[in-house]
Amino acid sequence: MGMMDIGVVAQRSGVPPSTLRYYEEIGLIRSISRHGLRRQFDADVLLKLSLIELGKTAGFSLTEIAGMFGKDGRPDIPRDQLHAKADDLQRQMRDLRVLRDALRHVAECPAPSHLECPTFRKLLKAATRRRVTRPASRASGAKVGTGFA
Amino acid sequence: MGMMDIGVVAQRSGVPPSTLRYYEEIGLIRSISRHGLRRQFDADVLLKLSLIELGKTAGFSLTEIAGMFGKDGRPDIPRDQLHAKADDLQRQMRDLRVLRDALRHVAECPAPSHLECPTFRKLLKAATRRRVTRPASRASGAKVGTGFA
DNA sequence: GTACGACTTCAAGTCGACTTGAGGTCAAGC
DNA sequence: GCTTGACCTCAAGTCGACTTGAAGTCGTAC
Repeated sequence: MGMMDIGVVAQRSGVPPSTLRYYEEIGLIRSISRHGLRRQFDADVLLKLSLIELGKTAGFSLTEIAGMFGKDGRPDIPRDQLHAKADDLQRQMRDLRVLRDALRHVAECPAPSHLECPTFRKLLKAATRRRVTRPASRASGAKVGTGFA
Repeated sequence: MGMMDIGVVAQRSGVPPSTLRYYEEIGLIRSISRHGLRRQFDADVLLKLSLIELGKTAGFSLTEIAGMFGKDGRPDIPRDQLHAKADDLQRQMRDLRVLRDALRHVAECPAPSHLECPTFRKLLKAATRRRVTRPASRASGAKVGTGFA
């Protein structure tokens, strides 16, 4: 069925072949066979790639992403950790909301320096109390995992 | 008034001195004077730093952040670009929501491989149509800006 | 008045995530 | 049956964002 040449995958996903090779090298995705030398991918790789993109925009490292939807689509990490990550995302969404508001404020407020505008300061202050600071992954070399879905 | 030693800033903000020096080097923050050799910062730097943290979790590069709240707190970039960034954030929040739901689903759904679970696929498919792919900044060397607030 | 500890500079190193380049292979079209 | 172009491998390079290390400078406490 869905056997796609790497070039096709690249074109459809927008992810360059070099990156696809890199992702395969670190175990994030897997090519299913070869046609001559050319890697062939299952159509599912496209879904996997959007998952990866999603994870990246959320600020996760490739290593973390690999963990979340690890070998054969089942996560490497326990339920509660997954929920914890989901909670992280929730918090991050709140930060994003603050930043969005700050940006809109900056675009509209005529104050000379925004750090002096009380509205702006209040905006930030609200975001400032309750700083949690994400642990920042840890996990040195490449070779992220082995399998996938 | 609020003159703080770099060590105090580091301790209160959670940002290490080396990073503060780095930020100053690239023009993201500015020390106001010296006490002997030691940098002294205005208390406002703390607010600036939370702004930077916020921007970072939102996935902006330091260069972009410098642009948004540029020299002396006034943005370097025009209103409509700021609004465009705000719209980016809006989109990103949507992505985050999808990822959060995906994570929660993965944590609960008993399906053997999630890429085969129709619910999961539907979740992703929804996020997949309408891929916009952020331009990814561009701006090589260090030396981000000059002033700040 | 000297020891200490926290700062200083500057160059170099690290880490993640890729990209680039040289040199090679191969299937398809002519 | 040969050319072509898209792929291949592997090593090295790049970029952003810091961190680390060596060697030095200060103000404060004793």
